[in-house]
Amino acid sequence: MTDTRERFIEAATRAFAERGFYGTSIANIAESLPFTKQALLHHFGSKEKLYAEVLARISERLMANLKDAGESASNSGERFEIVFVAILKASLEHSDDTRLLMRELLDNKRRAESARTWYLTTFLDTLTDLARDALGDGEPARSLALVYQLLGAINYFVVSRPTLEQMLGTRTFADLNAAYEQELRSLIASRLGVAPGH
Amino acid sequence: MTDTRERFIEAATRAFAERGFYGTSIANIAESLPFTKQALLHHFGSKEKLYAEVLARISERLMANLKDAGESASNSGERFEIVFVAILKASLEHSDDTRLLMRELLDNKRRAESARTWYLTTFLDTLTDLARDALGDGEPARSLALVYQLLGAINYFVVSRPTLEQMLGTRTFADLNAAYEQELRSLIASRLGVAPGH
DNA sequence: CCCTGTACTTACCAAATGGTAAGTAAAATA
DNA sequence: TATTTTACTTACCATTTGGTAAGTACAGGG
Repeated sequence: MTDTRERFIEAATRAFAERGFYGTSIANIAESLPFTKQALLHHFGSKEKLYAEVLARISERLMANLKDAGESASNSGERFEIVFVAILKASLEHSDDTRLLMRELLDNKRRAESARTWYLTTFLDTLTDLARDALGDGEPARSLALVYQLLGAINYFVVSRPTLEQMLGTRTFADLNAAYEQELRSLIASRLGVAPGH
Repeated sequence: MTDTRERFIEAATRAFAERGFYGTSIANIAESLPFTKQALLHHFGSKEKLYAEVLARISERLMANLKDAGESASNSGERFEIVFVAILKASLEHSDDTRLLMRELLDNKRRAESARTWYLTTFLDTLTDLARDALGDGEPARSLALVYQLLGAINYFVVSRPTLEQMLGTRTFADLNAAYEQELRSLIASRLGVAPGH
């Protein structure tokens, strides 16, 4: 049944996000399901191949999410803000994906094959184009820098949330969560020199 | 000789930053020096204790760096900008520290003892105070959100640099590097509603 | 009803891991 | 000079790791 594969991929995504590639054993993944690790190996061949499949699913979700956003905007600045708020929401919703991609970014230096970054390239190019339009600035390095700053503002926050919760306490943490989206809008809008969305 | 200890800590910092806690074996660390892993165990007792010591050194450097910055500023907005540019420079210079802290952030959910976050708390409090003054806004959640966005903009960039270099090519990557500090200044200054520093 | 493939399982296994035990040689201390 | 301590080393070791081999049970097709 192909459903078992799916369940393995889901469990693996959670495990790799939580403990990283080396911190996760395939036996560990299998134990969270009613299967042995050999069932896993039967379906995926090796730990690396399972990981690759997990990564492929994540990049699919990432691109699917990007494609939908920004349709309704009436101008480039508005579209820019809408897209990044959409990225924030998606990153929060799929926080496992966000954590895993952050780990991948850290490990990438070592296992840096270009194969792994193609989807990121597309993603970044799309955003950089939006930034160029919104900034009205032809300089690609500046657009890219802005994009990266906002991606950082989003992903770093999402990844830090468990730590922040324990550090700040439930109340302050809730306030921060509530404020973050609007504060991101303010940051974007002021950088573009326009008024932030609602 | 206490110098051996120091060399172990340095080598461990590099290794943990590069491959993470689980991706690094103590034998691996020792091999990069003319010692056996038992020499390492002799000095530190266990892998965990070595890691704790590495982390302690990093937080020392972090706080030392923060203390110096922002002295010369003539107003709260200027000070805010100066401090974050200083953090950018320090994070770039000590990129191993940055990478390792990012990993720690990701792992922290699991090995979350409050002991590990005390230094981050002090660090964040200091910055949030600066943000409150610079924003002229009493709302602590908004100040904290801004601080976190900027820390994200900085750390995510630093951590991504190896990937970005391979993704963008040497030329574009160089342009991005050159633009990043000024772009960070622009982001901060526009958010505060003032002109960016030089 | 046989045959082939699929979805698993139990048995193994070699390598690597963190760590202990028991030394040795030299330096510090008495 | 005798003794203790420090800074290591070589020998081990139990556990965990990713992975292979060789099955078993069953479903579908000829």
